[in-house]
Amino acid sequence: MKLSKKSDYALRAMIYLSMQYKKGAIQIKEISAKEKIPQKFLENILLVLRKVGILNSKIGLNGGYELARSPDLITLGEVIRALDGAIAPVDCVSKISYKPCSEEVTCVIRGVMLDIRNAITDVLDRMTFADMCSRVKDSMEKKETGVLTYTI
Amino acid sequence: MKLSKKSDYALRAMIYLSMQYKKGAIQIKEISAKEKIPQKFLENILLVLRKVGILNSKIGLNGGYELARSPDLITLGEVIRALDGAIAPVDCVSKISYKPCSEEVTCVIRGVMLDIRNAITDVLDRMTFADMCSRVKDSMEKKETGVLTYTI
DNA sequence: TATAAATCCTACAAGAATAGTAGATAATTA
DNA sequence: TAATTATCTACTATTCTTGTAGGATTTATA
Repeated sequence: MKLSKKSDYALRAMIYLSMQYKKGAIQIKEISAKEKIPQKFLENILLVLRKVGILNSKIGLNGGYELARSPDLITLGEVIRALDGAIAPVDCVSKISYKPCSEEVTCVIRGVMLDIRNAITDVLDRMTFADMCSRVKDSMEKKETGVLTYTI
Repeated sequence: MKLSKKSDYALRAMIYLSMQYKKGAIQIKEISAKEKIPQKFLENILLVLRKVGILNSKIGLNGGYELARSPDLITLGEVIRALDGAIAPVDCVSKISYKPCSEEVTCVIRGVMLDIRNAITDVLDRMTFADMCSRVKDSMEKKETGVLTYTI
């Protein structure tokens, strides 16, 4: 039940890009430095996100990445699925990599796993990067009043 | 976010043993055959469950395993933690293998992961093997009326 | 048009985790 | 005593994770 490093990095990069939405292309190098993510690894991650249509890219000098849609139209679930595949704990309750188990109809474990899948996707498929930005801004405000420090 | 084969097998074996609670020791060989779990692999799994106090064992002729407590006092969460470790998607929101991340207090990803952890443990730490037995029996009844077949 | 800067793409590699196997030992019962 | 059953440690094969390497391609700008 673990979030992969890949997805973790992807979420951080996505939040970073969401915070800069509509401010032009941001380069891998910048994200990598600011978020302390190995640059070459991040390259692969952003490439995937572009291929599934979450990011747009611009090649060449002053190129970089930007969100393909508004942050409120991209959910954490979409990003995690793009990188790690299914969110469901077992394939027989997965939407995107569904495989029937031997006795699916009556398997009592399946029932529980379905509950868990729904609980997880309830969070991940509702939460957008716009929401994440709000949270970051909340943290930043608290920082100004001396309460907290901000981190993605 | 995957349930390991180990935990899957463990749950099946535990349900099997719960269905036979108070009927004496059940042998690995029987569980392995009925639930189609590699015997040697199951051996290791049941050994772990005994060491954490979920099962009792009896060595020798007519030996075997049985629940150490009533099925309504054992949760799925306890079993999964025994075999796979933490249920939390990241260590900084885990109870049993907690490790702080760099900027824990304000990390906005941590907030989401905490929600997910709570959603998962809400299901797994409430659901007991007595509940699972009820579900199995429900399935069996439906089978008798021709509606369903029963499987763990 | 040359050059530098950026993404694109494929392949590779080390290490860890997963899934399962092997075989000898110890305890118990009949 | 013989058969049976769990105990224990270690090993292995495969897959997944977490990266790294290096060249190809595209673009802006001087």
